[in-house]
Amino acid sequence: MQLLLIHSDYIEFEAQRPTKMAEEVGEDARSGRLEEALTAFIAVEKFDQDDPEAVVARAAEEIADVALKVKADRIMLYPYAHLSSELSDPDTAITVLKGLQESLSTDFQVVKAPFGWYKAFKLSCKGHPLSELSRSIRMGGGEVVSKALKSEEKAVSYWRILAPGGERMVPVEEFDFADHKKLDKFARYEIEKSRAVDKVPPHVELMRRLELVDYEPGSDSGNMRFYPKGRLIKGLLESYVLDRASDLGAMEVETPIMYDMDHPTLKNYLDRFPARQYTIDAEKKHLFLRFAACFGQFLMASEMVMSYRNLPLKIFEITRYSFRREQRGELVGIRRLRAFTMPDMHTLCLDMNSAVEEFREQYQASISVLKEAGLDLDDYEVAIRFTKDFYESNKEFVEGLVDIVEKPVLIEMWDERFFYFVLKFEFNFVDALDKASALSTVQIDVENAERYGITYVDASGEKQLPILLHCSPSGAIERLMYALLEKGAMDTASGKVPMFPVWLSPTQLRIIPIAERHQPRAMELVHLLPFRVDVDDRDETVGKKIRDAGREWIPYVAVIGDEELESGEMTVTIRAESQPSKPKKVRMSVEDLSSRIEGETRGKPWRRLPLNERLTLRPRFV
RNA sequence: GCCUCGGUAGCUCAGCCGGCCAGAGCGAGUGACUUGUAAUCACUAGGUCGCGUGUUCGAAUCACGCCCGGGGCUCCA
Repeated sequence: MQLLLIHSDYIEFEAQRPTKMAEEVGEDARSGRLEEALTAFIAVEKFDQDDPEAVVARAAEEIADVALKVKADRIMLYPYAHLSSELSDPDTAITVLKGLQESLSTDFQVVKAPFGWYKAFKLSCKGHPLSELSRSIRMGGGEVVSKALKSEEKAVSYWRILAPGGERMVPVEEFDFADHKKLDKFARYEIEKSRAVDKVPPHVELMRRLELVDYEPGSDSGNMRFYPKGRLIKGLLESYVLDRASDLGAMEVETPIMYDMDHPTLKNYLDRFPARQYTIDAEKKHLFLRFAACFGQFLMASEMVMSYRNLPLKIFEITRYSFRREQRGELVGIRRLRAFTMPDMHTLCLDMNSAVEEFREQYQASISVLKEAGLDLDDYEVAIRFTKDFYESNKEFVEGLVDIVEKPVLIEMWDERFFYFVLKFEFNFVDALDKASALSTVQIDVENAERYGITYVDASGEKQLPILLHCSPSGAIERLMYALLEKGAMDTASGKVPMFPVWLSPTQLRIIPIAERHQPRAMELVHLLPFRVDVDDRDETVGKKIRDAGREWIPYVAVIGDEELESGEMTVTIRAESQPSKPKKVRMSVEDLSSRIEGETRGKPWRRLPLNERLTLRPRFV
């Protein structure tokens, strides 16, 4: 027996006309409707004829089990021949269906749709993980109960480790991870999905304590509020990634955040991912919120006139926001969100050679972007995934990618292509609780040019399909902030002083006047220095002010007292060179400090301090 | 979506086997101190005990429902 179980908001059917094997039913049984029901589509098969009673018992058990799990009180038994190609004879089918109805009726309200009729039906599927299940029931011989949440069969994955030089493509279980603890954690996370966490990840406390980001109970889960300092950091990162994309030759565009679900191109793309997006009903349209920038950019590209001379061509957008209705259990802090900011660049390439070339360039650009944002190669692990075919014809290229990072990477190879891409890489951050999440990624897409009708004209005047690259040089901006916070927490745990890169620090220099009479000089310095400088003018002790500046991760803290008034110099605590309870203090001229900060922030975006420069005039957000 | 834990002052939390005036620390306000590198002292204000319904003479405390958050499961183009 084949079962397809759908937890539905409602199911209704109406028998249209009988086939020659139709069972006799009265007028009132020819239509029906159930609310909040588990719908069981059922195909009774040849094998079931041997022992119909056992099949009924077993199937009733399965159905009841699922109904209890999803808390459905009602069950719709719906004969559905199309689930199997080896159907039983009609008599057995009717016997089994009636048996099921009887057996389940003790605990549930059961409705059975008539067997052998052409029926029209309407069904609304709930879309949670247990809402769509299929079961195969085979009695006797091998009692196999297969379970699939997705109808598409998954291709086989091979997991390998590819190290620079030396031995190539070692099966994961044979690789010696002794010097690669984080890669080990990442590989286990990817392959086994192993998790054993009972703590709140440390970035959650930090994002609030540093007054960056917070939950917004008035919205949906995973939609955050950003306080001024958080908005500053986020805005700087956004500007930076845009600058870097522009350096690569990308053109910034802006596309809508919502799309028509019934648009023919989008529809077939969407059908593969039901219930993952936010939907909006407006007038006559059924809209969904984008979960990436692909739609808008591909629709735009499909109407552009391009020749081979224009390629490779890059289009870039920072989606504020992309929306994915991730499951609530997955949402913690800002690691994964339902509304997130995604830099998304698409490159149209002439052919695979050009695509591979671009891929390498974007791979290197991604490494550089993360580095400037504060994440080194040590801070994340590399995964490269490809189809077997791609690997066979591009071995040296793939090995070259590994040599660039000079450390072993996790490889996933598929027998056959079952996504839209043939090659992708991701940089995965492994956090303080050993959870992995993807940051930068690039994919070579061989499917969507055709789906969206994107073409260019080649030298001989023929239309050609380009190869598409999807690239997010940094990954979601919020996730980058999460990684920086988690890195800070790990630094703290290992006895280091955490900090953001100077260009990202909300306050770059804090000035602490010792007594009130030093405040005028402090304010003077604020306006003299072209950085984000503020003054702790609170009526507190110097010790307290130093401590608070440290808790804010401020990279430079200058104390101004009588000595400094006299000499014109400053006593600066340099966070980057300090150790816990061992602050590094240096006497510096204003010019020296200025040129030092200037050197550390050169070439990066800048925004002014988003708060009042006097601490006493600032509100608290958290 | 399911299971589980939690929601008390702006923040962190105590109280919670029904009944003492609902508390502490931090933060905020006021005053004193004018300070030299990781928490100065005193005073004051601040609470629909997440929301709703019920049980009870009486509910922060018990029950049920809902909302929000943490963890697990499931899932993750």
